[in-house]
Amino acid sequence: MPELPEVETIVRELKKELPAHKITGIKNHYSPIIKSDVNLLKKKVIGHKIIKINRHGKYIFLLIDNNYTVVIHLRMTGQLFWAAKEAPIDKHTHLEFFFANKKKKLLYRDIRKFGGFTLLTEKEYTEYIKNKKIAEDALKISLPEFKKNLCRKKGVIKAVLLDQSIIAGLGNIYVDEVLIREKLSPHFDSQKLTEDQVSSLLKTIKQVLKAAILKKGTTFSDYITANGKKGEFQLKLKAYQQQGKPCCHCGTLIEKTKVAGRGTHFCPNCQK
DNA sequence: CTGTTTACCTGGGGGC
DNA sequence: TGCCCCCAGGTAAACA
Repeated sequence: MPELPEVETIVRELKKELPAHKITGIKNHYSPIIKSDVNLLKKKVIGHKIIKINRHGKYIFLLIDNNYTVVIHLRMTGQLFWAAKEAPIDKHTHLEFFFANKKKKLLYRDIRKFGGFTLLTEKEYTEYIKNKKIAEDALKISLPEFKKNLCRKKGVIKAVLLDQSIIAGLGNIYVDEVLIREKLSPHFDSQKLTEDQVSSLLKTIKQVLKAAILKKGTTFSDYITANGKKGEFQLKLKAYQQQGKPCCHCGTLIEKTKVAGRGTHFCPNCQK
């Protein structure tokens, strides 16, 4: 499940070689992946270069040299990676991008087809994040802003941290990893956090995300980097998918339950 | 307006 | 071997 560290890893790798080459062609094999008019997107992208690549939360923005932007969201099983130009594709590969003077093509593969590409004008791009009510990115958000956003929403902390309008970039894996490190129960009432707890929570969020980026993300099932490699943060997980294993802090067995409709992994002793 | 549920999809695993 | 059902979880839309 691509969350902030996985998307950041892909963006960092794309930045290395994507902007240098003009896009010469796009093949689409499953149109619903493109949320905008397919022909318009092709028209605005083919023959142009990507001049900048941005990430906000789990969204990727490709800024084109004609002031248009392509926004990409990988959702659950989306993959964006390089392959040899002549390599055969499988039934889950929905888009192929070809480039001038490049022996590789960029593929979009997505088993569950939840992800998507959207073409935005310059004006739509500046409004996009605001319209979707997406908060500041988890790596950039300040403590005062995080506090302010937390005040807006009541509920169990697990659900609040998954809400992209409170903090952008966390998903199910990293919320569980943050909560076990903070020794906070996923059921904890977010309105009852003290000032010190909120401050510590934000510090841990940033620290866990940065540590995961250094390991190129967590590969549990589908995620791969743009260079086709698996992440390595799954070796550092303390809670997610660790049910039945001893808590690294107290030895109590990690349990799995459901909170806010999500599979939730926690230490019943540390996170009361 | 708020919180909850469902839809979007496919593959994998358990039960029988 | 195969069929059925449930589960995985990010987001939008429908719902209560």
